[in-house]
Amino acid sequence: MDGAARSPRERYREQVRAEIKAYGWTQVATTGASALSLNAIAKQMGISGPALYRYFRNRDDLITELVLDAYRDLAATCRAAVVTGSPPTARLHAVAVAIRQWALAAPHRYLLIYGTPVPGYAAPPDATTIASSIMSILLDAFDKADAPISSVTDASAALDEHLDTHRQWAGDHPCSATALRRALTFWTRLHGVVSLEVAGHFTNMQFDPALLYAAETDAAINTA
Amino acid sequence: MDGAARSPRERYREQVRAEIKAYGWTQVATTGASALSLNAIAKQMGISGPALYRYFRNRDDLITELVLDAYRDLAATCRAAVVTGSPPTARLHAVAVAIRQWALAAPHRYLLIYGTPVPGYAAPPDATTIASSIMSILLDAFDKADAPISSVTDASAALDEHLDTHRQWAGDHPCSATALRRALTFWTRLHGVVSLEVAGHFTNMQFDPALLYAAETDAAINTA
DNA sequence: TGTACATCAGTGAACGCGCGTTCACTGATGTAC
DNA sequence: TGTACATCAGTGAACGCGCGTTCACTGATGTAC
Repeated sequence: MDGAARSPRERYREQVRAEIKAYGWTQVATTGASALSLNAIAKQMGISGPALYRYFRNRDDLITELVLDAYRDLAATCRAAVVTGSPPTARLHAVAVAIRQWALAAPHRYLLIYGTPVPGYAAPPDATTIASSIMSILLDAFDKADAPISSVTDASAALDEHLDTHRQWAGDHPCSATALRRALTFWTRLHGVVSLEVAGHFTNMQFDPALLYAAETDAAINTA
Repeated sequence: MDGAARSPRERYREQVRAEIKAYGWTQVATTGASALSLNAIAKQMGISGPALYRYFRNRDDLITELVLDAYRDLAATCRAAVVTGSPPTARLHAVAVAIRQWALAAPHRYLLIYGTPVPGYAAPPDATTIASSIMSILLDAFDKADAPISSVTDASAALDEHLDTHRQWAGDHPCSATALRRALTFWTRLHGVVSLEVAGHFTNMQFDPALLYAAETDAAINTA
């Protein structure tokens, strides 16, 4: 944000906070978020445990920061992937690729958001806001995209109708009911492939998840 | 299995083992699998901690049992859902409904299998076997099902070709490449909706996940 | 039916470890005159 | 430029807690003759 006019002390604070978070991430990766330990982080930094309380109110506070950072990073990645002015389908393809790459680059980061909720920990409201900013990109593209190839099933039509009257989650985005459904479907399908891949459920099957992902992306964009 | 010819001692052992597992499940539900504690289970049972080591070699052993039980239960649920002799699409619909109900009935149980892997814990090989027995049901149905409505995209065709030469995961199931793809897709799409729902990502959006699930089920069965 | 022995469930003490968090403190860094 | 004071990073001790696991043991239950 405002990089200027920060006192040395403030700059130092930010730096240490960042370092704590960095060690926090390696710990989420190795031991899982539910086993994240402030003392362990302190030890890795060559610092006493209580020192961390200068930078984070408590353990939950640190987790919240990590969660929000993950959300922000994903949103930024999606935003960066779309070339403004490019056709809707191209944008959707770009977002799809970006999401998978983001997930595979740091599986634990993806799982911190979309995996098993950390017991006893409630995600902050801000997270929802960021998540819906990602959805905005999808809604926008699908609203401008051509109609899908295949004919819709009865269940799809019923869902369209339902979403039309339950579109509060889409914010004030003006878009067709079909766009709501397609964006939602796009999201759940990509998540289906990615989360299974990231959790290692494909490792013993010999096929290439990238091809499955590509096929699902195409299907979500071009069909029903 | 063989209910007869068990000595009273053996029957008692099984009973206590079952009780330990039951308390284990409530703990997985409340504190998460990674925080499962033998001592806590013992305390709940009104028993000393070390006593549990008569029934399970160690903590990992207990987790393995829970994981396997979950897999076995899901497989049994899927098998029970299909009416033998009924048309393929009916069977697929039945399995889809059964899976979601199974997941919602005990979200933590679903997440123990398909959620974030427990750090430092490797799933036993038996799990893979059971998982592929579930896949068998899908492969069987899709191989006998009618061809999908819509025309396939390029990516789908490429995936078909790839799966045709990488079908080891399907075991010795004789089935078309398209059936491989459709079964796989069916699985990932349902998982996409269910895992997001179970992890609570739909709670702040006001729509009904059941309708989304139904639409996805239909799409996976009838289209591409 | 009774006795001698083997099996096995469960106990309590102990080991070494790590956790989150509080507290009163030292000492360095910045600020105001 | 120098001095007096305020701010704040970091420390070490302490609290109370829980963990997995081992060990030598007691006492009840089953088995063999």
